[in-house]
Amino acid sequence: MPRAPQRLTRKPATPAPRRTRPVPKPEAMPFDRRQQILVEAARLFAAKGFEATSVRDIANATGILAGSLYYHFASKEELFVAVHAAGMEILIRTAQDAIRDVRDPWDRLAAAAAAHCTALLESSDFMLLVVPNFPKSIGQYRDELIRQRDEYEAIISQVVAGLDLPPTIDPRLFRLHFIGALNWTQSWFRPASGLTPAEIGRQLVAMLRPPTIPGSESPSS
Amino acid sequence: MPRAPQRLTRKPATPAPRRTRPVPKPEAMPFDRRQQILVEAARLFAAKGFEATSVRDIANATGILAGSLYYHFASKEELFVAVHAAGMEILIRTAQDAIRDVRDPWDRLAAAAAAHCTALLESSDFMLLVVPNFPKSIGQYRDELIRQRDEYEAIISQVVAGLDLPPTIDPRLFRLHFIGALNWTQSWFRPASGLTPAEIGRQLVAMLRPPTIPGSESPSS
DNA sequence: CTATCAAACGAGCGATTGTTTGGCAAATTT
DNA sequence: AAATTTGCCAAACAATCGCTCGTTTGATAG
Repeated sequence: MPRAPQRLTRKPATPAPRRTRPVPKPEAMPFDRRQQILVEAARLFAAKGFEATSVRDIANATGILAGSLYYHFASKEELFVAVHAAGMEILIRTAQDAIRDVRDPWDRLAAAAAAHCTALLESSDFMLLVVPNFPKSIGQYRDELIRQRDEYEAIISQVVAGLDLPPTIDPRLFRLHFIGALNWTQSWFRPASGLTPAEIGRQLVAMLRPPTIPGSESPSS
Repeated sequence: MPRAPQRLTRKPATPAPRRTRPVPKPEAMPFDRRQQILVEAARLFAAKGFEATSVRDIANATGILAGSLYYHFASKEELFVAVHAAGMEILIRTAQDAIRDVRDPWDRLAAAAAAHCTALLESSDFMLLVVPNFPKSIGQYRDELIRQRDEYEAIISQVVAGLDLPPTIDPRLFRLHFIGALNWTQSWFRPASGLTPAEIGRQLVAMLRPPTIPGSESPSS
């Protein structure tokens, strides 16, 4: 049951059946409403877009009323920024973990591509990349969003810089097209297609990687 | 004067007979209101997104009142579909023109890429590709939109099929990543960057094309 | 002159939008 | 036990949404 509006307030006058942990250990994430709102908002933003999703939709999916959202978030826009930040955090962490132990430049790129696709397609609700230049009404938070993206793209830039590209290829354009192809997967990927996200990412690198020349195999580290 | 709400109402000397009746003097292109609405709608959809653009915005930019839009278009959604169709038409025509006289398979791909980028970035208002899975509210028109896209992608499919790809590369994935990288350019391209759209497209093909082997230089078939 | 028609106006409909406010029970702190 | 904070409800708010509809204007055809 994906949608379970649990309204555990106001009602229990005296009865024993407690829905929550009787003693919510302060450490143990006492049924974090804020997180729950974030998840539902992400799902709806991804499914319908920012503008088409109303705060009542989000509240309803969470099991609370619209006005109650404003206890946790100052505005709908701030909620969007929070979802975006969570997504970028996943993306950055996944990518860094993936390339940490890989030495060969092209293998690093392949690892990064696989990680990018995996995060993008398996946590897709949080990956609001494809909201093109994001909702125009986002206004004041725009710079913050761009900063979050740049932080990730810097990682890819560094991996690309390690490649030994022919002089005819502009590394910047290489990175832009590389990330572009990966990001676009979100608009055509279907889980049932038999291809895993990681395979899709690695295949892209296979297209870009220069063919191994029979004469020279593994020249050096 | 970029935005000139020209309210020359009551004025249409030859009132653009969109539907029926008399012979529409084809000579003077009599200030087609429908076309004008289409252009303004495209600009606003591209700038702010479908949901964030109100019919009053569009009417205002055109120099008429909101209600008057409904003489030309049955609904806001139908207007969106019309803009999308116009964009796809541009894209299809541009691509077909570009590859018509090119024989070499990789050169054909380069020509298609250059054409795609040019159409995408220079008529960008009409290219509503990046509206992710388009507005969910589009509902009943969804199939029509998909059909319009598939018609274009079929052209690229045919060009890709002409390539002599290594057996490790799936042509379908090649096409998806290829189109993905091209479509994504819309989210980072800035006209002042010194790169032309055509160059950006050709550079992508340069990254994908296998390096010319010094020994064999003859273009077979 | 009269009838018809395209094209727009202008008012307003009901519904929905994001947000604010006041209050209240439960949980926590003092 | 008292005081305070937390988390939410319930109701409203002004603004805006897509859209409808009766009316009016100017042009053209018979």
